[in-house]
Amino acid sequence: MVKSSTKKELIVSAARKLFLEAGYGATSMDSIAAEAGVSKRTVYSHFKNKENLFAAIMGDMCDLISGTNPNEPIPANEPEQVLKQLGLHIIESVMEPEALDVFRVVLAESPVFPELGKAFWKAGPDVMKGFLVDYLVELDRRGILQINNPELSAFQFMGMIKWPYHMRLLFGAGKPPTKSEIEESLDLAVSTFVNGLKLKK
Amino acid sequence: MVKSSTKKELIVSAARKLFLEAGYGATSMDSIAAEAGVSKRTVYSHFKNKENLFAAIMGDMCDLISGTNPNEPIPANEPEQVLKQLGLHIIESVMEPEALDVFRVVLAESPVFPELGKAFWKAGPDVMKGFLVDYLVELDRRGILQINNPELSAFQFMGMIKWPYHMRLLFGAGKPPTKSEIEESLDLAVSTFVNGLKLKK
DNA sequence: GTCTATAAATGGATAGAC
DNA sequence: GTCTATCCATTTATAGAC
Repeated sequence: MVKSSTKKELIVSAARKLFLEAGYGATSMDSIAAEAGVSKRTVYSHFKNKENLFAAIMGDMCDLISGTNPNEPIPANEPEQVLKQLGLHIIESVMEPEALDVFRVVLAESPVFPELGKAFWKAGPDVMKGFLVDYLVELDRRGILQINNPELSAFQFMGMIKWPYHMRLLFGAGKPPTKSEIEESLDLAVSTFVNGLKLKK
Repeated sequence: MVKSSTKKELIVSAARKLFLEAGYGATSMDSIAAEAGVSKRTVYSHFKNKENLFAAIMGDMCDLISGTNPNEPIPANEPEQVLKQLGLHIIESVMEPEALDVFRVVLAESPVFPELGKAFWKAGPDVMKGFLVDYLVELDRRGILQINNPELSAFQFMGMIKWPYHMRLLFGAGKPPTKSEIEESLDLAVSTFVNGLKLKK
């Protein structure tokens, strides 16, 4: 039996939109109720208070982000191809407008909601790191790269790939990169990384 | 003639502390006046409103960050040494507790204060990028590295160096790295970067 | 410039009816 | 669960005296 939308869903949807747009402090329970088209009392019948509502919403967003990470085994192609493909996923997923909002809002509130900051890290970068670590260890085992510290190399690869455009977008200091700019960035990062870690003689 | 502290200085100092600790929304003009030990009316006699006060304070913080960037000519040592030294400066400066607060607060408010976000980028990462670009171009000219896109390589180097520990600290997902962890990270990043971009045959 | 006092509006949260 | 109406604390900003 299909219901159009429960009140709770309306509230969650409205709260998500407003929290992501304006952050925790600048979003009022009044505005959430208005956006959802319900009374404020109804909001409080579903969520104990503003903090709980925020934590619930943003916790869900972290899980959602986590779900976008790769979960298939890595194909046995050329390392450059695999890394470029992973890199493309990394940069595209963090540049999603909604992902930018989540990043900004979670970071802003992480001193007040420390569990949220940790949840974001664990669901996002940490998952991708684990995935990369497995692959780098395999490349080391196959004698293709020399990976002495897989975790560190994984993080450095991620930083090299995502930091430049991600940060510029977050601070409003540049336009989104074009496809060919992303392409160029990925090619350079992957070749630098692979050549830099190639097994020496 | 040395004055202890003007009221304006007291206000600025109090506002800076509170804004950096709690962000824009969670800091009230009342609390700023109280922290400064002046009346609220005095705050408003020096700053038109809360937005102006915030923009002034945070704009100053951006300039302050800019002032910590290197401005001396780069010594003609081994590239690895120079890059490691620059990398050490990068990572140490972004991990300063006050720099972490500035980063978080500016980013949080950059949708509302877009000029602030751009100012931060221009005073911080952009300055360091320019410095790195000059050096990478020189290394290319000297036939040491092959740098086809200096700006891109500079940003990727910065991302590789700073992203891992910077992000974990911001999200509260890890302890500050020890000296030896920083050392290891810098060594790996620099060697990956230099080997990866060495002039081929 | 600086203070005390207060205006005017908004915030989170609840009472009580249905 | 849901609504209308409201309480009470807090917020930004200003009035007016000194």
